[in-house]
Amino acid sequence: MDYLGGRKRTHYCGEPRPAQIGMPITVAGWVQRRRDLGSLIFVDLRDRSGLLQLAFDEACPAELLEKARGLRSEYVVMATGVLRERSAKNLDLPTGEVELAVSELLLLGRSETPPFEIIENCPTSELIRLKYRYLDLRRPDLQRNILLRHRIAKITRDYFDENGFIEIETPMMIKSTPEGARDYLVPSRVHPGSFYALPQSPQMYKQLCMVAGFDRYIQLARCFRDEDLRADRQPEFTQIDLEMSFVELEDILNMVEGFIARLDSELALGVEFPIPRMTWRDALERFGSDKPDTRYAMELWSASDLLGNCGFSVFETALQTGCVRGVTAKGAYDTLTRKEIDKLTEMVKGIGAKGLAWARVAAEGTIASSFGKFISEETMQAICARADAQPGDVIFLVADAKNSLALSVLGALRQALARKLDLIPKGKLNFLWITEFPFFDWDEDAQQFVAMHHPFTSPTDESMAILESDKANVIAKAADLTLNGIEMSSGSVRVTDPELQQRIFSLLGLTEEEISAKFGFLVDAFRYGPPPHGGMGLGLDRLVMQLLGCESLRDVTAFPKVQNASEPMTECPSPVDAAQLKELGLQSLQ
RNA sequence: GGCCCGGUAGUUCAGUUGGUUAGAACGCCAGCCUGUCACGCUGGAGGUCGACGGUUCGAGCCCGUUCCGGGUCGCCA
Repeated sequence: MDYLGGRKRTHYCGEPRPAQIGMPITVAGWVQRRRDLGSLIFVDLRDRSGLLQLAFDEACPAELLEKARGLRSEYVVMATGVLRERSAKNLDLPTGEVELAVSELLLLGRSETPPFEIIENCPTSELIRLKYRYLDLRRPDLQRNILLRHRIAKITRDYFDENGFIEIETPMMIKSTPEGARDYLVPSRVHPGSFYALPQSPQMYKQLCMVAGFDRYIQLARCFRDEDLRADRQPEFTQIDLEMSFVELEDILNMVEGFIARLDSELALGVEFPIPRMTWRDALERFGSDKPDTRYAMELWSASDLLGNCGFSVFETALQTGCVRGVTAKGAYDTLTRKEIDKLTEMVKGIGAKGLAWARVAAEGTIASSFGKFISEETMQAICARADAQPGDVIFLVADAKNSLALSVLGALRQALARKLDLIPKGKLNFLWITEFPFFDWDEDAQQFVAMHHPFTSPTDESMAILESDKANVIAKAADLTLNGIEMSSGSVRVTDPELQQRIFSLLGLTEEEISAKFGFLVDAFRYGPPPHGGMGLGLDRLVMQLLGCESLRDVTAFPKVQNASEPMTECPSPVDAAQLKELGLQSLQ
């Protein structure tokens, strides 16, 4: 093994071009591949910038040639020599017109044969790659993703700094407030039996920063939620967290939209501005989702008004309190065979639908359906007219006594159809603001109204009068930003009036004790001159994932967790020593 | 916690109706090779078929349990 001995790298591997031919150059990196032709050896050297071919030939001393022959994949070397033009060029490589005629080679690190090749689009299973994440991260795709993530973080800090925001670090060890997601808990040694929680978001601290007069706050905040994982959900994630004083919802949306515009111009994303807006109610009725993917149309329609006395009891029963709605799969006749429709039926039943009514319109116009025999010919024609069903189309209807269930089922069906029919255009970035969120959400299990956003969200000025009398129609000063059908951001104007806050707490059924135990410090703080304020949190990981077109957060997170919330590389979480537990007063866990 | 899919060489996979010594490609090791760039040629090593149990004369294959991974529902104010 050699030592640097004062030698310095002069270039990254991906940099040399014909302009530098004749220059002495020193590069350092990992051996991508060795091609040994006998008395002529080529080595592709890789660093984060790309590849450079090192050449060893008859001009080299025998020892140098032997040293090059001993190189293996992923050995770490530093090579010095003169850059020269290649006699055989490789135009697939940015550095393919030049090569380094090596005169000195330092072996700086050996490597065992890696468990998988360090190449783009590596076919190796994710579990093995995650066990050797430090090798996985050497691959060009992940290097690119992590680099873009850095750029986005940099742009974020620049943009908000230029707009007067101050980056403030809020604590990672905080009070547990079992609202919403499950907390990760950290036992206290000094206070046996007491626990810190890791923050699900810095929500209350950033509001206290407003009370403190910092006026505009930003943080790339690490957040933790002890809930089950998904492709777009990790137990720890990063949020672009911001809060502003003396603003209304519109100001917050504009600030965030300006941020998206900045990303768009710096990264050439091709986003359309202004970002379209849609009310929550429209989103649900037209797309069956509060985060609709608007990259394709296929809007839902209602057949409720056509089926009042249709004679089919399934529809009529549903209509007593609910609805019958549908979606049309244009030109899907050949794709959606009976077998495929059966699969879709299973899918919708899995998410709570009672069933799935369908009709297939053949090329010659004849209709085969699951419900035609129960209704009149005219009614069927009316449905087809409503559905805009042409020959070659397939329509689906969902009837349910609960409006919201019929809508969410159709929303899921719409997505499944779009994937199956390949309707989702690649490379498109459809941002969408969802506005006019309801303030309350009806909790079936608890049989009571709960805060849809969080209990510090302000109702709109117009809603104040109906706060107690008409909860279902109270609108919040809240909005979400969605991107391609994924929730990207959520924000609101907060309640700062103690009287209003008390009203909301009591509407949510929170007792005096609960309030003071959970957020007494915030309520206290609001007694001392809280400025009107509001803010948002944007999921940085999800944003990077969508901008790169990745399928999973694991592709944009340096060291992610797998589905059971463990990390294959370090094998955490792991048991701890009895002595550690004892110190924490947790012997009973052994 | 529910449902669906998967686990065979270092890696990606094949493996017929349950039947001799479980195969291929890439990678790895050795030798040869002066313009390669997925170098080429020759030879070689490499297997707890995720684990345990059962059925059987015989299990990679069938049955049960379990572990691990992926997706999803619940859950995620």
